[in-house]
Amino acid sequence: MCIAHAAANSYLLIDRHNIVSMKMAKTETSTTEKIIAAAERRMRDGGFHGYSFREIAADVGIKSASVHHHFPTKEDLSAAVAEAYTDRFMAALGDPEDRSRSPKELIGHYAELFRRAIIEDGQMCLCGVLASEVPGLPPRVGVAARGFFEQNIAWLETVLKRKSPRARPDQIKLGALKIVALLEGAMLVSGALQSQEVFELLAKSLQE
Amino acid sequence: MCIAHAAANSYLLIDRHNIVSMKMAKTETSTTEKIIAAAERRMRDGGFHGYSFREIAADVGIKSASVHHHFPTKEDLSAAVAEAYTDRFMAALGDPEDRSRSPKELIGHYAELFRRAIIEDGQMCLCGVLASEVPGLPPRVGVAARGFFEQNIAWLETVLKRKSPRARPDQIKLGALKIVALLEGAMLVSGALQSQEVFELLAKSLQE
DNA sequence: ATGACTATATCTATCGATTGATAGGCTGCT
DNA sequence: AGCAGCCTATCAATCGATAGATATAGTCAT
Repeated sequence: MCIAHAAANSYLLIDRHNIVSMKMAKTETSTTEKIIAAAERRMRDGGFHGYSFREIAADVGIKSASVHHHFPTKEDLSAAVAEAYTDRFMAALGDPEDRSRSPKELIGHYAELFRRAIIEDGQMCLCGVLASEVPGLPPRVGVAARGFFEQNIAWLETVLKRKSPRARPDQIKLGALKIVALLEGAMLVSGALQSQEVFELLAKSLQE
Repeated sequence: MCIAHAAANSYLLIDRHNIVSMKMAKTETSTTEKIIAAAERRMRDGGFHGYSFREIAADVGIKSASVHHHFPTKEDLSAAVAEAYTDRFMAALGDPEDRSRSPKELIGHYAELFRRAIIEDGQMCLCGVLASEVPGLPPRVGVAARGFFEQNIAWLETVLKRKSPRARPDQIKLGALKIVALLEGAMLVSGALQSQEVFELLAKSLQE
């Protein structure tokens, strides 16, 4: 039984363990990481019900039974993927209180992260995909998707509070919601129309 | 072989045929309609990959082989559901040139239709769900989802042109995109947070 | 009006493929 | 010795789809 099962983020511990005690090269990726990366790619295309253990296994170059060794159930794997995605996203966002960057710059930075997801990866936001199928998701996957949005909104509220220190809390909250909703919606519409330009237009309109 | 296979909207012909020649009561629904209604409900919860012919059959009270009689493949059924959804939505929108209603009222009416979907049905917009999994969809289902957004945008552009007759075309287009994106995004975020209040806040913010 | 034919809609039964998941064995590092 | 990581082999369940039978009703020629 792999340690990755113990807790939500424990695969990170494994990776650290591998890097430190097994002297893996920095560029090398553990199997657990490869599984998560492959599952993220598949999930962002077809959602939770749109990928299988055997596809992931083939992507990574192992057998589906070995994927189960790292993540016993599909719920475990999918939740771990969503949490890893959220962690990576929040880390890329950085500190919302960072005084070396203006609130306006930070909002631009936020939009830029979404832009990268859809332009460079050519894929929707993972948690946007999951959000659209929440009623059909195993509980912990839905909770993980929800966590992405809660953290996003909290980050944006912090930035907007800096921008308008005297604004009412509900106005701050509404401002944060509008930014997330517009960007997620922009990805959705842009994906449906298969037009990256649509996203660019909408993202740019946020800069006023 | 059921007539429903011949063309995209031909199941409507069947229904008319039934109503006229078999003297069905106005409230009675044909099996084809029941199948579409059940599939829409399931699809709005779990997406294309999140429902099965057997589930639909059980919902309607027939066998899965009988569902195949009305819609040979899952692609056929799913595309028909998306088209029926779009037709119903556009019909509810009405004429964007209707002079008895101001552009502002029409935008409010547009938002209200989205509100009803998520508040009354408690479900996402069908084509929003499909849009999030476009890369994993059979071709004709993706095309049908795309059609929903194209028609929505065209309707909004007509309304916005009335509101600002001298605005540049790209500004009109951007305005239409912003409304769709914000509302679809609002549904997504509201679904993830399982908070209808989030949607209400965002929809109301559109009224300025 | 009756009988032959056709079309629709449902059924039972089943197909091959795929799904998530499990049991148990082998290997090699610690 | 013991565990991590991967394997083969397999399970029961479910998937979309097909074949073929049956019942019913409408069409049409006689």
